[in-house]
Amino acid sequence: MTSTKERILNTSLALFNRQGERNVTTNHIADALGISPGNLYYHFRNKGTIVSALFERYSQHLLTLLEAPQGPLTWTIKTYYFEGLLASMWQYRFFHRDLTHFLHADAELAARYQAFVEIVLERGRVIYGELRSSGILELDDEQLQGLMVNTWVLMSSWAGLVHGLRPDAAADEALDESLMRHGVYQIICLEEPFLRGEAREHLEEMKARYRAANNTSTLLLGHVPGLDRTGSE
Amino acid sequence: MTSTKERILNTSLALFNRQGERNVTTNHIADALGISPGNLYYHFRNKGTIVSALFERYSQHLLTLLEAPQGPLTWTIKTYYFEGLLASMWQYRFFHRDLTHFLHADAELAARYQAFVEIVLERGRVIYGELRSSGILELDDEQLQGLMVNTWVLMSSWAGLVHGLRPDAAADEALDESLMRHGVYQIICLEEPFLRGEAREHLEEMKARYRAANNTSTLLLGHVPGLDRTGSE
DNA sequence: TGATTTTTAGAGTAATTACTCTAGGAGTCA
DNA sequence: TGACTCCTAGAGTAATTACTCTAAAAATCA
Repeated sequence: MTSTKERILNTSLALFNRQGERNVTTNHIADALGISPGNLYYHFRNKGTIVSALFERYSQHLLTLLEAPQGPLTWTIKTYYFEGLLASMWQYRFFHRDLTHFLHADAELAARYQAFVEIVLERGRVIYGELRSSGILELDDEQLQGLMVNTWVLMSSWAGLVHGLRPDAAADEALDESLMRHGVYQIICLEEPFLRGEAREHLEEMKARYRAANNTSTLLLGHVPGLDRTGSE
Repeated sequence: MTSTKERILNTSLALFNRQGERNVTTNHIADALGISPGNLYYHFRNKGTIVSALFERYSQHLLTLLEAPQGPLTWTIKTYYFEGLLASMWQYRFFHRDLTHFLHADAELAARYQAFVEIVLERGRVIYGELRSSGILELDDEQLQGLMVNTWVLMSSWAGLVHGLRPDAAADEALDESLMRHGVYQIICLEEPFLRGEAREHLEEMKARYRAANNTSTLLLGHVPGLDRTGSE
C-alpha cells in the first residue's frame, strides 16, 4: 500500500524511462495511474518537481551504494559492485538522457547535481585508490584521475548511448541485462592496462563473463549479422 | 549571399546548440532570421526535416574528415586529428544532446545514424590499426575494439557531459576551447597505456598541452576552487 | 457524532506551438 | 510585355499541455 505520491513517482519513472520525459505529459501520468490531474498536482506543484524528486531518489540510491563499506576490496568484488551501480543508473536512465535540459531548466537541480557528481567522483577515486594500495592497480595520481573521469563518462552515458543505437531497447527488458553487461565490459577495458596481481588472474574470466553475446549490441562489437541491409524496405 | 534554406539551417543550428532543440520553436527560428513562418515552412516541411538536414551536414562533415588520407601516421598527428573531430562534433552538439529523442521520433534518421556510427567505428579501427602496425600502439584486436568503443563513447557524449556540469558553457565561447582540450586529454588517458616508441616520447608534452587549465572544468579535475559552498544562497 | 484536515475528481483555461493557407511580390524566360 | 515559376509574408488554426479551481469524498480526530 504505497502512497499516491510514491505511486506517481513510480509511474512517472517508468513512463519517463520508456518514452522519454519530453514525451510524457502530466495528464498522461495521471491517466496511467487512474487518478485525476488535479490529484497529481495536489502532490506535485509542477512537472519539474517530479523530475526533481526522482533525481533525489536516484542520487540517494547511488550515494548509499557508494557509501557502503566493503571491507577488503578485490578487483572482482569491485567489478560486481560497479555492475550494481550501472544497474541502478539504468533504472533512472531517463535522467541522464535529458540531463542537459533538466539542469538548464532548474538551477537548483543543477547545483544539486554538481554536488552529487563531486561526491561520486571522490568516492570513485577512493575505491580506485584502495585497489592501488593493495597492489591491484598500478598507476599514478594523474592516471587514476583520468581513469575515474572516463569511468564516469562511460557509466553516465552508457544507457543513453545504447538507447541511441538500439531504439527498441527501451521496451525490451530482456536486452537490458545483456546491454548492462556490455557496459561493465567496457569499464574493464578501461582498467585492464593497469591491472596487476590477483586481478590479472581473473581478467580473462571476467572479460568472458561480461563480453556481450553476439546477438546483442552487435553494432559496438564490429560484426553485424542481419542489419547490414540499409535502405531497402 | 547564402540561400534562405541554408540561412535557416545555420540559424537553427546556432539556436539549437545554444538553447537545445526542445526550447527552440519554428516561429523562434523564423523570428531570429527576420522571415515569416510561412517562408520557413516553404523550405522545410516540418521541424524534423531541419534536424534531419543538420544531421546530414554533420555526418557528411565528419565522414569527410574521416576519409581524408593522411599518409604516414604518427600519434601526434592522430591526436591533432582527433582534436579536429571533437571540434566538429562540438559544432553540432545539439544533436548528441537530444539524440535519443530524434532517433525515437524518426525511424529513417535512426537508420542513417546507425549506418553513420558503423562507418565511424570502422574508420577509427583502421586508424588505430595503422598505429599498431607502426609499432606505436601495442594491443590485441579485442583491446583495440574496446578502446575504439570507449573513444567513441567519450567523443559523442563529451559535449553533453560538459554542458551538464557547466550549464554556462553554451553561451561562453571562450570556455569551449579549454573544454575541447580536456576532451582530447581524456582520449589520451584512454590510449596512454598502449603507447610505445615515438608516442611515449611525446606523451608528457601532449598531456601538458591538453591538460585543462585549473580554472576550467575543475569539477572533473578533483580540486574545486570556489564552488565548495553548497546550499547557502 | 461532528468538526477539521487531507485527499481526490474532473471540468476548464490560458498559453504555446507546429503547421496551413491565401495572396502577392520578385525573378526568369518567351 | 506577359506568362510562369519561385519565393515570401503574415494572419490564422487545431491541437496539445501544463496547470487551476471548486467541490465533494475520505480519513482523522475531539
